[in-house]
Amino acid sequence: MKTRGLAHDLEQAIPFLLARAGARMGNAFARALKDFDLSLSEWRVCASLRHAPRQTLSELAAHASIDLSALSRIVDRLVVRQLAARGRCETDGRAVRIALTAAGRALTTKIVPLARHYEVVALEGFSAAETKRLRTMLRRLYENAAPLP
Amino acid sequence: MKTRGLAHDLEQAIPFLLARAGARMGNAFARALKDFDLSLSEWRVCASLRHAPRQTLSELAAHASIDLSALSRIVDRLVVRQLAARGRCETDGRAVRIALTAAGRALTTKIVPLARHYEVVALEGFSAAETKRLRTMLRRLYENAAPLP
DNA sequence: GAAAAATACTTGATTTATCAAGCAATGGAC
DNA sequence: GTCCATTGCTTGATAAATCAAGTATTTTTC
Repeated sequence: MKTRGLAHDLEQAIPFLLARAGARMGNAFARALKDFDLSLSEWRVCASLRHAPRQTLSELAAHASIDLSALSRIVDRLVVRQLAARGRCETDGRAVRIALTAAGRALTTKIVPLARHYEVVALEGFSAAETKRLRTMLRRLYENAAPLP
Repeated sequence: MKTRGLAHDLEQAIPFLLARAGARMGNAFARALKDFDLSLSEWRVCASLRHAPRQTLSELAAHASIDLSALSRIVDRLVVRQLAARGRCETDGRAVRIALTAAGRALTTKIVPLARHYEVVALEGFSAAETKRLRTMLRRLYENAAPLP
């Protein structure tokens, strides 16, 4: 007799295991980012902008998976620190284009190896094939959960 | 020539993909929990207590992966709502044992199918073997990231 | 081309999480 | 047994995420 439906062990549930692993990895890296006075979200914004410069706020929100209103304030802070700059969009007066300054780009480039290190440590014991499978699965989960809201 | 070290695409990074999928799944379920006036953390506490009754706060914090101080306040609220109760530990005067009330247990049991549903939807297209591999990988990531702090 | 709807972003307000300090009870050293 | 360090939890203060409304520009509709 299967009693799994009754049990529902939290610690077997994928959403929980996902959140738990994500939180631990995120928190660990966030602590390391404190040396650069950056939050995890700020880092993500920088990383995304470094890879695709001059995004609008909406694009950035989608790419970095950050809420628009939160992002607006994150950019505020990056601008104050002169790591990023706001510029009006040429074709759409409502939109704002965000870009890294030279300082922002330099800082981001400096942190990349650290980010990579944290990823490598977390993936210790994973083969390249496994990592690839994991990446694919995480994308599928993300897609599957899209229509839920 | 491999330029991956230079690129560092955020959207390829495991920590990001993990956080992104986790956030979407978590937020979706959190919205559903609003009908029961429960937060995601509160739900996790209930689910953990249902599976392993009468845990101390520390045990609960470890099992549900919630910070102690946050957990203390979460329990406050569950107690006010009479879903859980605090009781002194028999053997250790410092510790507190938390347990679900009958109402808490009933509410938790009522929500379990919903939690399962959200998990099933997210895992659409996953074979049982894949799900199992994913679970294992998420545990490994969690373990690997432990020494990082 | 004017009115209405939609989009892009910002800002204020509330909730939530995080960090640091504090108190109470226990266990160990002597 | 008495001190001291440790453990278990709570609480106050700060930072961050979230939700709701507001403004400005653009697009759509008629």
